[in-house]
Amino acid sequence: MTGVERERAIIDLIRSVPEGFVTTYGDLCPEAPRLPGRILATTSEKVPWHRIVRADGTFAQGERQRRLLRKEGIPFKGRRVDLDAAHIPREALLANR
DNA sequence: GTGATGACGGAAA
DNA sequence: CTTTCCGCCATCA
Repeated sequence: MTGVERERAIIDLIRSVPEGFVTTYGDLCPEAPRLPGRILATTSEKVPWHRIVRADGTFAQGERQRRLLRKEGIPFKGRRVDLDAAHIPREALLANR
């Protein structure tokens, strides 16, 4: 698996996350959760970046991200996304292709 | 080549 | 709850 292939696979997975749901960096790339983060931070591709949150429901882009998530009706549990209700695991994303 | 870094994760303290 | 530490991969100095 080369770098670009891996990156493309991750971009595709991000695009497959439906509105109103979220997935985690770890789901996007179990072997290296930091990779999706690096890609989102540097890519110019159009992707629903706000639907990617950390494994504990917290997220990296503060208010900006919070706004977009709420706009889609994603449920919260205090300051974190309620993963029990809105999380789509990796297997589901892969199956849904 | 070596070392540091990052939109991370999980375990340990 | 918080802070460390280490592993992961690609990139950059």
